[in-house]
Amino acid sequence: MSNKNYWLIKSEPDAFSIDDLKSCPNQTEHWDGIRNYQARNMMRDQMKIGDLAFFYHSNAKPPGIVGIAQVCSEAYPDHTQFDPDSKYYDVKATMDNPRWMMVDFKFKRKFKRMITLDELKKIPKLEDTPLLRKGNRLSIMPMSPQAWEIILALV
DNA sequence: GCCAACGTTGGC
DNA sequence: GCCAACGTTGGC
Repeated sequence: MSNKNYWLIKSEPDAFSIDDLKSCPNQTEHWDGIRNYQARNMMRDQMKIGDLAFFYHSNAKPPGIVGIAQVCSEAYPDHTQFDPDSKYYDVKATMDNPRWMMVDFKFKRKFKRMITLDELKKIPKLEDTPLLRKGNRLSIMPMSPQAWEIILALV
């Protein structure tokens, strides 16, 4: 019985695509800029090294899942919160009391084709998955093992 | 602690 | 570019 958790992480491909992740040194990059408490809490409290995440391209034409990344660090303070020149700067965050955390992701796999949001919407068994629930804008979402397998079978 | 105003996300 | 949904902020 695996105790691995499954996730979905969103990124706008114009800003950071799965190909960008693949091109990073060691195919690994820190996932900075998360500024939502729910997303932060999931990263901080539930993500474990070895967890897998679907890499989702949001604000794309069309949007959809393009591959898989793997969590490869514990959560640690997001350095951009301390940088006044960063758009993620947070005046209320201090080194002693950081507010925002991040983990590192490693490229795992790029699918031969994108599994589009439109396609996912047509699968009745996935209707309760957070990604497909109306109004859910979280940039990090949990996925059940069942939903993970269903989607993987579409590739 | 309420809630109106405001900002952001992200599909369309 | 529009707008629904929803999170955050701040006055009270």
